[in-house]
Amino acid sequence: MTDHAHEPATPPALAAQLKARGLRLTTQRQRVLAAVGALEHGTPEEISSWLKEQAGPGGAAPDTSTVYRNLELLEKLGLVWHTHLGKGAPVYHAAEHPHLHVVCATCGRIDSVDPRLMDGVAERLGADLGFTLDVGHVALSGTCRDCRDAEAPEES
Amino acid sequence: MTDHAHEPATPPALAAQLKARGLRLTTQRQRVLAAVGALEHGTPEEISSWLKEQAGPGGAAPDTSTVYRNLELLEKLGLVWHTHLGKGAPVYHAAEHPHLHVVCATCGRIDSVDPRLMDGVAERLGADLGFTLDVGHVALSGTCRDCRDAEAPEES
DNA sequence: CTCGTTGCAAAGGATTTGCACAAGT
DNA sequence: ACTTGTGCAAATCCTTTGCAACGAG
Repeated sequence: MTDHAHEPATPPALAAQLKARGLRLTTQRQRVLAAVGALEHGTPEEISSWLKEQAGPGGAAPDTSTVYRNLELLEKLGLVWHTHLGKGAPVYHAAEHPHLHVVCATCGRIDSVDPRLMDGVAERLGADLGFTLDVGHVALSGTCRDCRDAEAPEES
Repeated sequence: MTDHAHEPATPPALAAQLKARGLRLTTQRQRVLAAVGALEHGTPEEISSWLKEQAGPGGAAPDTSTVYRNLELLEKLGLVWHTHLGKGAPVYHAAEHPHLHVVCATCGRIDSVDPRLMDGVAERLGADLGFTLDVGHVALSGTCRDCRDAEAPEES
């Protein structure tokens, strides 16, 4: 039960997708995918440093460029998705937990919402435009209750 | 009726917002705002080069850094909004024509949709989370009909 | 006049790319 | 063995900043 004590279990989906395309299952790919899952909403940079922490002083972590390359690959494989939440960097999240991102443009707070909220919209877009909505990519921005209260003190 | 033949008419909103904050109405600000409106979906870089074209060989166009600074300002004033449509740079659009962006992740095509499509969702978020949805900021991504057909030839 | 603004140029940060070597199948 | 993937470093791309000169109110 301990082939490689520290390696994350490889999701069947990863191995399958890679094999299907004649690509290779590398330690780095497994780690990047694991990092995306662990961080929930991580930027490439955060993912990269998280991996370095995990590796520890002596351990080896994937190079930053490898992280970028694999993030792009994993997205192509449909295993992760990215969204732009603010100005800076995009955040990646695992595709296995479909959820809608609701981001406060003021404080940056992120809430996850049941994707079903968009079911009606998705149907409508499909019917009207033949457009297939990708709920995992959607980020809804606006102002959260706290920031709204703070910004509009004139209101009552 | 021809104060300055080539200058865009200054939207009352711009002058008003600026005055209210003790800021100044400059030619550059008017031009940047006009460019955002004219380009519909322009990146800062595109806006900048469009302005240079408009200015012609001899004319003066705002510096790139000025474009960035004013884009940020105009957004703060609520006159323009930006959205991230793909990887690279964000696109800006005028706030006067509220519309939802529907972007094909594959071909990059952008469609604009009536924001009312999201009314139900907005209400729901307001009621459940006290979240005020900013429809102008929303970008819905997915796959358009053409790309869908092209990518899934096995279907049917 | 007095400050907000601009232009220029240089600084910065985030991503990407070329290549020789290492690794998966 | 054959080919894909990785690390490293240099190259790019996008944006931001410092500062002296300029211009709107």
